[in-house]
Amino acid sequence: MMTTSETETREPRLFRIGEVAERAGVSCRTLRYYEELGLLAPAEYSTGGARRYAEQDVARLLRIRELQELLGFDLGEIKVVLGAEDQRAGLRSEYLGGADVGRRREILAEAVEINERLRALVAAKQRRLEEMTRDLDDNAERYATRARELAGEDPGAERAGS
Amino acid sequence: MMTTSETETREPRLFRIGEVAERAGVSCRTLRYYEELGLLAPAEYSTGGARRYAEQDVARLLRIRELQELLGFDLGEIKVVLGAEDQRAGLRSEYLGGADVGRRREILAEAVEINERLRALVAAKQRRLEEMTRDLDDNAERYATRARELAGEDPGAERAGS
DNA sequence: CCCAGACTTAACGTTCACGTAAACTGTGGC
DNA sequence: GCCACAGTTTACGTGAACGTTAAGTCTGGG
Repeated sequence: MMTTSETETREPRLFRIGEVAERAGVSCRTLRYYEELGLLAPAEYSTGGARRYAEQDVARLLRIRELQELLGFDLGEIKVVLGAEDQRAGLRSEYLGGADVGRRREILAEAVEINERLRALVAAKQRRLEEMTRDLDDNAERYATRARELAGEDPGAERAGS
Repeated sequence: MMTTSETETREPRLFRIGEVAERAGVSCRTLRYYEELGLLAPAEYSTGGARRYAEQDVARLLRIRELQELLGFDLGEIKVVLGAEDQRAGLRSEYLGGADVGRRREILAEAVEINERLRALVAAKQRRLEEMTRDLDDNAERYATRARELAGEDPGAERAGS
């Protein structure tokens, strides 16, 4: 009745390392390096050993790049942050599996803490960026004033403007 | 009649490399390295060759760190950005010195362009950070829900929550 | 079955942004 | 003038994050 498998709920399309790399704007080497660091593993491997990535792996990769470029985290820090998210995902299973409540509380507490720290850090960065924006706008205004001064000086006039 | 010099308008206090480094939270090596790259030169040198930094050098250093940490620029890019600002400062002198109008327009145009590019970049970063903030808030909400679920499960009850 | 092109591992190379050590010199308070 | 401490140059070292090359293997369309 199903075009693909029988028991599986629709085979999720998998991608080769080159496709993933191009989609994310990184090199294959980078993907292998991330795997080496335990940061990002492909959903599965072909019988021949070729990496096959799922869509969520791509999402994770984009997340990594974001944390790296936007927040300036190094790959070690990123591993910690993503680790907490992995645990949050694992929590879901543990929940249904009925693990001990204490453990669940523990995991949740750590996830909350990391989330808080991230929020604070992002907020701080936003404030500094706003300040920088104001400075840039001030500059732009000064430039505009200068430009007007220059425009009124075309024929080679002289002036001692501020 | 003056306590310091006669013709100079108040000697501006100069700082040793160690002071500057500590104030900015960097190492002396970093300062020498920046000088090597042509990024930041001390206001003057002592007769013995020791670097003496002025207050504005410190400001420039802080600016460098900001561009580096906040925007993720590498030192080469920072050199370009600061170069434009240097030209803007130089423009002031050229102005008073009465340089040709064409040259002034040219310098101003480049400064404006770099300023624009920076503004756009900062704005883009701000948007992405806002998005990230929203995601983090969503997470926090989910965590809170989980925590409430956990709280209602203290005595070891069972549940099949969402 | 063939073969081009995409993939594999292993290992060495590279760039950036400094860190660190060595050997020497300058600075300034007593 | 002495001396501790701060500074100087030169040069090699380092960690992070990949780049690159080599030599071989897998994949899939014709």
